[in-house]
Amino acid sequence: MNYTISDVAQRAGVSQSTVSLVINDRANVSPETRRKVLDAVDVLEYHPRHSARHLALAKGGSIGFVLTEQFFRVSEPFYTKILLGAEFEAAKQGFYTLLSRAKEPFEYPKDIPRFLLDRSVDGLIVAGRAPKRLLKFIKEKEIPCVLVDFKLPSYSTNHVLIDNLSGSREAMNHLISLGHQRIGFVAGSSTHPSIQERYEGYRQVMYENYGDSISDIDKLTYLEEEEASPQIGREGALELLMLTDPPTAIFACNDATAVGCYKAAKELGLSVPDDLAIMGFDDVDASTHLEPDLSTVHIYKAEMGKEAVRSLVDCFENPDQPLKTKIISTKLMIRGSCGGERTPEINYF
Amino acid sequence: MNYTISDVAQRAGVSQSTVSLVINDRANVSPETRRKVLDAVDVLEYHPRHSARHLALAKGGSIGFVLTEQFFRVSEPFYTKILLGAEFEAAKQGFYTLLSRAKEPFEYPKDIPRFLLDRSVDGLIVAGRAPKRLLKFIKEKEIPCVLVDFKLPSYSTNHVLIDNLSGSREAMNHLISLGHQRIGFVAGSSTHPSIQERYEGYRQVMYENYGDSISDIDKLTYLEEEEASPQIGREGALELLMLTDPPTAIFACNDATAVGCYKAAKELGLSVPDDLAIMGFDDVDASTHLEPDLSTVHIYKAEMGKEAVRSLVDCFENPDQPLKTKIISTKLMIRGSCGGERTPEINYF
DNA sequence: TATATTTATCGAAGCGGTTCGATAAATAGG
DNA sequence: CCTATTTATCGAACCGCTTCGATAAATATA
Repeated sequence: MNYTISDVAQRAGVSQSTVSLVINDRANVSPETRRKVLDAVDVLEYHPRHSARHLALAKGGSIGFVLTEQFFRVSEPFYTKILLGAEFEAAKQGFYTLLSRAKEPFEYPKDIPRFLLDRSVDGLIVAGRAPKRLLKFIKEKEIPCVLVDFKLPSYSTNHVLIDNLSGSREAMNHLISLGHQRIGFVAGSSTHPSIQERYEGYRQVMYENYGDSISDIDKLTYLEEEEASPQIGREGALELLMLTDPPTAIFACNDATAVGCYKAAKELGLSVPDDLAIMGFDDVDASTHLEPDLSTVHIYKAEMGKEAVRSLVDCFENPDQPLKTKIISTKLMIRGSCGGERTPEINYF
Repeated sequence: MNYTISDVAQRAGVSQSTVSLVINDRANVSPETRRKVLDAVDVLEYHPRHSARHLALAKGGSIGFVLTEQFFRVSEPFYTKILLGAEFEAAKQGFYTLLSRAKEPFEYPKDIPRFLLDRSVDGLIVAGRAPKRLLKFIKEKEIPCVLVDFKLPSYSTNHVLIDNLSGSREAMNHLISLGHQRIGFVAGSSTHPSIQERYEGYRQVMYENYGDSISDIDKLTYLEEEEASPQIGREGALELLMLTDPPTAIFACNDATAVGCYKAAKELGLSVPDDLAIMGFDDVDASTHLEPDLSTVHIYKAEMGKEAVRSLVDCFENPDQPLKTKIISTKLMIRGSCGGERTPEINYF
């Protein structure tokens, strides 16, 4: 039932080494021998044991995926999509994906993912956020690593990032093309680089269009360090909408926050998009559930996961490669929560 | 940097075997020797290589998690929560979690998850649905397995299931306690056992309360084989609401379907919950984003994942154990989409 | 044709653990 | 005090695979 390489060798009438050569597709095996071996493999339904191979090769075809505990617990279809994209590409390239949580707060060395300690993974993907101490450990051990949707100013490694700035600018320009002048910005997770870039895009476009004429741009901004969420969105939107000169549009830092803006609008009896236009960011599934459905900036989440794996595999195959940062573009999705012609839905994985 | 057991042995001045005995916490090691070894382990930051152990033990502390491709692509916060729960418990028990997709349609033997072929996992969890041919393979190979939220009449194995019937009945009884008489049922995925049980609960309660007086119960039912989704929900709700004697409440087979019911209500100018009460099932995050927020039946998704792992580990430790089916109860969450006193939110992982 | 290369195959060592049986030392039994 | 047991430790085999160096056979070179 459970054959090994020597069973195959025996049945094919050759040595183990030869079988190994054949199944690894190495040179210098006669066609005839190759056929015999392949036949035996077929008949016995032989599959090399992963761990044996791992042990012999001192590396093993597995990739670790680390997500902070926070993102595990909280509603995070966002990072799970990245995970699924990564799994997809990893499988395609013959790698396993091992999942792990990074505790927060992170205690060193207790909370180091076990698969790093026992060398079960050849490299890892860290998504969304990462404890500094963990990153330091990874660097010390020289473990190939890709950070997805996260970076630290002083930490050089491989990255897969969102083109937040362009996405944000595009969304803002759209709002402006619709005639909005007073556009609010509501954000949580204000220390996250992605959020900061989205904010930067907001500011740029505001200044480019209104320069000094909107002197109180800060009044139109609600920035919270706390995790971006519907609660934050609601609070922020309420605050902005109660201004004497309230915004006619709100750009939320992400869809979760935008959900809260809907709630605020509802509470104040404002209709979306007539009284208030709302723009999100992320394009998570929930956005099409809203009424009206949310205009937002689509992020190719699965693609980011795939790119992360590709970067990693690149590192494996070519160890002294330069570090790489890949920036994945976004796509503006115009739906019902602000005016303009609807963007056709995209049906990406 | 990367020490092995013999490094530890050397430093502690003992043999490899002794080190092995110590780190595996076996009997007959003198306290003094144990201390010496443990010290060396500490100093060298030694961690046994996973693959070596795997190879020697012929089993390796990994659990496979299989999700059908469908659930990977489609918005499925539902099964991902189960996955995360499983990962959590697996990590706690010292197991790795390997992720894999089951292709649909499933081609045998091409689409067998690789980790089953190369014996990388000790057992697996299959969630939501599974190709029959894959299940057959699992049985043939006698691989410990737990099915989560899925079962087949003719297939005996371990299960972790939702108490759909009770959940459904409770939801229905709640609607009835609010005075609803004509309650519609809208469902997709009608062949899925969970959906069938929810439907069964619906019918039971309807009959118990109205017996013959509602002779056209089938007219109040919209059942679709296609994947339960907002689209299906919208279509179903529209159909029921256009009846000459339309329902005053709709029980949707899950939250995704309920989302579509909201859309239908909106299109017909009906207000929720005044003109139409809506009840969902699953309690995915989206349900609190809806306006008004959705009354639904909470499923302890992460807990299901955890239970699945516990079942599996049980199988490992005690191979000739009887098969087990665990039924996880649900909890009715009364929110804004139908009347009644709101249930306090639960904040489970 | 004799020698140098190349090609095909094999044996054995090694990857890093676990474990069985052997051995030596310590303890118990009579 | 001597033998029988128990306890602590070790050496070596083994898990299933890869790979290096050796060897034999086939081919090329002179």
